[in-house]
Amino acid sequence: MPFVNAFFSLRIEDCMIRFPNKSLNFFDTLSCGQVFRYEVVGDGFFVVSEDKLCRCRYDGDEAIIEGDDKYFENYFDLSTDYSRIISAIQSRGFEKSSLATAAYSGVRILRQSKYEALISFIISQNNNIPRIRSTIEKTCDLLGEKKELFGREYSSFPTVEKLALVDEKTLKGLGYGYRSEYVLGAARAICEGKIDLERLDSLPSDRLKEELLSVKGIGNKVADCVILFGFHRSDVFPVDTWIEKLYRDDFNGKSTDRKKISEFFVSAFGEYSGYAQQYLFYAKRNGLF
DNA sequence: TCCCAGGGTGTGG
DNA sequence: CCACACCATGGG
Repeated sequence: MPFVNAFFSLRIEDCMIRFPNKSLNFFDTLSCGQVFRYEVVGDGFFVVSEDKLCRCRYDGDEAIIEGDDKYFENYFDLSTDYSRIISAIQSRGFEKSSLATAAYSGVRILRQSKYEALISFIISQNNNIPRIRSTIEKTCDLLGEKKELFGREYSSFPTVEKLALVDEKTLKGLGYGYRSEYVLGAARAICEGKIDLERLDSLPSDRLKEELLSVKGIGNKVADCVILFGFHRSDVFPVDTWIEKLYRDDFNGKSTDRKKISEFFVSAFGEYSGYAQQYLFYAKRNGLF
């Protein structure tokens, strides 16, 4: 018997999730910069997270996700009502965030693996998205496990044990550049238990951030991204070059101090900061305004 | 060729 | 506390 969640019109049956497509835009959700392991194929999408793959497509007014339904129902955050979040952001009265949420109302914040998000966003520093994706994909192909689903071959994200055992030269060969020592150090810290990501989940965000900042190669922005995308907490506002431009161009901002810019937006959007950041980041990078 | 990319660390003032 | 050099690498 299919499971039916009446309020959200969520239906799960035989490894297939059906969901109203108006509240889930695959393209925007995947390409807005929060995640790197996905590919657009024809009119569908393949997404890989940890050791799992799903296939996404539309069927009329329904969004369809095929794969491990329990895993991907959580991954796509399907039990959260985003219309409430969008209303809250729009009620703050800033023109650009209202425009961004209206244009990209199908963006959802994925519930990603903490470890995978941490490694991925260390790689992201001072880097561009196509290169980040390519570097991560090469890492998975070299160190992950080969798998296949729906006739598509893919590689799982490497275990932390496997990653901690490689040397810097190997990572540099994959395009890490100077980030190789950061990623190795982080993987080894997790492996040795110096950083226990699941245990850190019990800490409030400010204490969690302190712990993340103790890892060499994780600064303010990367820590905020890990907290938002890995720990799924929205009381942070990551500031990168695009947000800095946005702050200056669209919010009459003067400061170039990224910590102050982040504080400005957190005081504006409060517990919805992370969501607001993602809509604004995507809109700015897309040239919406 | 130069600039930029979902920045961070280390050093000198 | 602040400013700034430096860090690899490839896409545009």
